[in-house]
Amino acid sequence: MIEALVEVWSVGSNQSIPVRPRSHAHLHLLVEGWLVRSQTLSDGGRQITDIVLPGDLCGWAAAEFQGTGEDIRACGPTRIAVLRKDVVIERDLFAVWRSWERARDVEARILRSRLVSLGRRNARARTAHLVAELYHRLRRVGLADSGSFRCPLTQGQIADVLGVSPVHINRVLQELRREGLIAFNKQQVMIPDLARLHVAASFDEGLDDVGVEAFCSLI
Amino acid sequence: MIEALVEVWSVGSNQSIPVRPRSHAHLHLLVEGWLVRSQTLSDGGRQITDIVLPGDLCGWAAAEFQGTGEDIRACGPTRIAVLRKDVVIERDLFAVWRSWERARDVEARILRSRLVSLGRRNARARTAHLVAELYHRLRRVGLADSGSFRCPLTQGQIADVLGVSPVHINRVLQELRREGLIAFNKQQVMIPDLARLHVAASFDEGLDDVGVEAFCSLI
DNA sequence: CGTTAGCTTGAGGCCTATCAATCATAGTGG
DNA sequence: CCACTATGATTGATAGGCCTCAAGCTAACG
Repeated sequence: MIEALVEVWSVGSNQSIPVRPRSHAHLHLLVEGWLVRSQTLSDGGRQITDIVLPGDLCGWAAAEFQGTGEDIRACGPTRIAVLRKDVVIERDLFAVWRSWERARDVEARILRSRLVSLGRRNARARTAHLVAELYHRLRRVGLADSGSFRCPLTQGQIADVLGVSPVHINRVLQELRREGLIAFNKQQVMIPDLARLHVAASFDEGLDDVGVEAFCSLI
Repeated sequence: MIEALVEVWSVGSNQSIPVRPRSHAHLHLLVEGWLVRSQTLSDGGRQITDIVLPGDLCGWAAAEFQGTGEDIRACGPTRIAVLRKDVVIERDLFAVWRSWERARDVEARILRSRLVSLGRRNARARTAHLVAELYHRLRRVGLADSGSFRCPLTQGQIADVLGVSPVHINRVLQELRREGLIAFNKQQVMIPDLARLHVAASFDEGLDDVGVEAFCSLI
């Protein structure tokens, strides 16, 4: 692992990840904190397309998001390990490489899953689905226990993920709390009854519980 | 090219692509016709997540869509070339392999682009954006000329792509025609003024005009 | 202690869904 | 050749989910 490691970035809260030359030659392993990747339209609307969690492996083509309204930003203090792609391929880091290949499949599955949410679920089900997704992904890397996890997203950011207004997200969260499905308070999410949450979200475990290989062991 | 070719499927109109054993070991090149990949929810709602156009390269993990509401279906008569992944890698088909790698990036870009649409655009802009996307993708493979192309999708399918009801898509299409932005009649789409369509769609050419390498030359 | 970011609440209105019916077109079989 | 059927497109009416604007609230922070 060490031989491929170029450096470790420490990114402050709410800071944007700078695009660097040669970043297309690197893989990035999120060690700590969350990242959101978003796209801003000309009319000011913003849509978050990816939520990167600890243990996630991702590659950013440098030219891909320059001056096009794309942005990758940290939610809270974050550490990112930068790995050289070529070394990962050549050395005995085959496991990492295969995990990278797999990560792209997982990425596509999450994107499709969220596409279904935005297209066919109302705000309540979308919110429930997002929380369920985050819970399952975090559990795989040991960051969610007994129906509870820490979520650094603001309500405004959740709105930008789900394609609704911040005002409406606020009301939906209150409704879900009244129903005893989700309690979201001070960056802490609690799920009293996962099965009921799945029902509210039409969460399909076979389809939506995407398999992310845990890479915390490598960190 | 020939040595990697396993077979060519001819799929009839509105037929589902059957999942076969070992299909994860194959790449699929759409030679003729369109494909839609959709996901059906437990409540009956359907969301189309991918539109596969001639020249597109795609791989389908077999187990990925079994009994989970996923479906890949032909819109009209279709021919699909099946290639062996391993042969593609080993032989001098490196160009194909790189194109496959690239196709996955393109796929992710399209998914994100559509996510932005569903999250942050109204039905009118979504429709305009979809038409612009299809036009640019088809033009790369020589299937769109002078602001016009053939589109085998029904209004119902367009609705399932854009996450709106068929009734509403019908009204939006009429509105766009009245505005002189899109004329859609008998599977033929005409774009009188591409620049105005881009404005209506907040289409960002740098971001949304995804680069798909044309593979028609290989067919 | 003023400032700021984020959360909360209310009111009004638009966009879009839903239900229901009609129309157009093509294919089918008697 | 003509019902008969099926699929898709069209139109109208009603309802509801969600947005927008606007204001007040809270907590953290320099």
